[in-house]
Amino acid sequence: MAMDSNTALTQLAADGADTPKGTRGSQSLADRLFYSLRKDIVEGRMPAGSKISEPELARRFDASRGSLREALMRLESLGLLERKVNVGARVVDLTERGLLELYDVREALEGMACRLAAQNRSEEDLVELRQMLHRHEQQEELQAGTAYFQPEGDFDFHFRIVQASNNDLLIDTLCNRLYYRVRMYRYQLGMASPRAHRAFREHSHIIDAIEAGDGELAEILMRRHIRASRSNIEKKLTNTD
Amino acid sequence: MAMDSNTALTQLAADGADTPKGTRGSQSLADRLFYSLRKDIVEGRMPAGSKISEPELARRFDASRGSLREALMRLESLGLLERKVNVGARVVDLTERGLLELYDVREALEGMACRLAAQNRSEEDLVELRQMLHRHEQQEELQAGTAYFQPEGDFDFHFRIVQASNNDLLIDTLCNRLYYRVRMYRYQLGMASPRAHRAFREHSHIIDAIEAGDGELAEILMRRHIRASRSNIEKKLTNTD
DNA sequence: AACCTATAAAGTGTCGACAATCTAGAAAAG
DNA sequence: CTTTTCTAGATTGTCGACACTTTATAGGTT
Repeated sequence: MAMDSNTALTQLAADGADTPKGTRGSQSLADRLFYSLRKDIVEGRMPAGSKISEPELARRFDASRGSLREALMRLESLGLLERKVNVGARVVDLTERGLLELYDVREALEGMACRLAAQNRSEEDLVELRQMLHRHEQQEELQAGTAYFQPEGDFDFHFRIVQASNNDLLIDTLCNRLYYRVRMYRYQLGMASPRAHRAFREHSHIIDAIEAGDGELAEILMRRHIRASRSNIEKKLTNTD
Repeated sequence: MAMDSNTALTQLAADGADTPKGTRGSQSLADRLFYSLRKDIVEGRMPAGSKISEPELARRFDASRGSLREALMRLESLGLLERKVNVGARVVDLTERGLLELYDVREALEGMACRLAAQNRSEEDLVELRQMLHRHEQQEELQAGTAYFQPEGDFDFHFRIVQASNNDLLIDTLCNRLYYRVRMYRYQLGMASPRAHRAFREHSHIIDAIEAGDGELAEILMRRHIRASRSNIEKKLTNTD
């Protein structure tokens, strides 16, 4: 038997299971299954590497196998599931290599996002970024000394930057694809980066560069920021290994 | 009625419809539908922006609606289709903006691919790249003067470089996602880049940098290469506009 | 005891049918 | 004649059932 039977999966859209806001009524059952399962995978309630039985899951969510399969396939193309023909689906397993690969791709894409954001210099994006940074600053002061960003803070930052790039393809690739994998690693390997103050200053400088319209600098800073985070993880991994 | 009834779509896996080699037997009907439809969309036999009727398509391919829907959903997450709940699917339409966005994302990702390829410096990758470049050189001499790369040549190059990056996530993102959109634009807006000799020299220099293990230079050259192609297109578009 | 074979169970792939929803066109009101 | 409402047709979403493949189990053979 592949999965622990008493891991309590999310009720179907009982809580807001990461479902897009304001579209609650107009989504199919397969959609809701997709959102719930995505959350369960990201947050580790479906263990990485575990096999998935379609009939069992369908029963558990009280849905037909067809609708469930639709959700599973969307999860597959999200890169959260792997399916083999006539064999079935399993949750992807988290590997050191996969995590590092993720960092390299993010470095490239988020660097570009910064460059584009700086070229646009949208006023509303800038105020939002500033407000967010201010909130994070207060939080940091609150948790002084020992403090580090809770991962979600760092996440907000990267998310907002990408939005400001105004490139729909870039936004989709990062926010609707890669970030779920990022969060999966964070949740399950539980790596709260201990580089709090530095990260905050880096974020601040990046926003400065964007505000100044200096795309090249913004890109360089973001890439350095991500690469620093990567080295940090890499060190930790080779130690534990 | 949305689609011209006598546009001859590909027979199901009659020709090798872009199906992965060596796996002909072990693929589901939905897989074959997916490959065929992907080819039809990329090559414009299903016009960009046209609506898709599930029953009609299912009849045409002699498959059940369920299997077809599975293929459609995979096409959606490839970004080749857009689906609205209770309304249906339509082929994405090609916009100037979308094309330019594609270039920016490619610049970021393929630049990184070059950097990684240079860091690896795999011997086999290098001989393959050299051989390919040699083939292209001969073709170019053949078609002298008027000559330009047929798009496929340029495509081979970028494809191979990405493979040499040895980053599975990067490879998947580019080769299994973005490149189909690239080819869709090329087929349908029919833009054979007229910058032949220059492109060839640029390719050559990029490979040199990779061979020298100079990741930073390789990245810069690739990004410049792609940005040049982008400006070229941009100029053409604003003229015709 | 180890290994191969055959049978049974479970799981996936595919299909056709029904229910809910949207769309287009006709009928009615202004 | 224009606009609104309602009805009929078509399309999508969902489901349960069947066929085929894979996997696990039991039995026999060397």
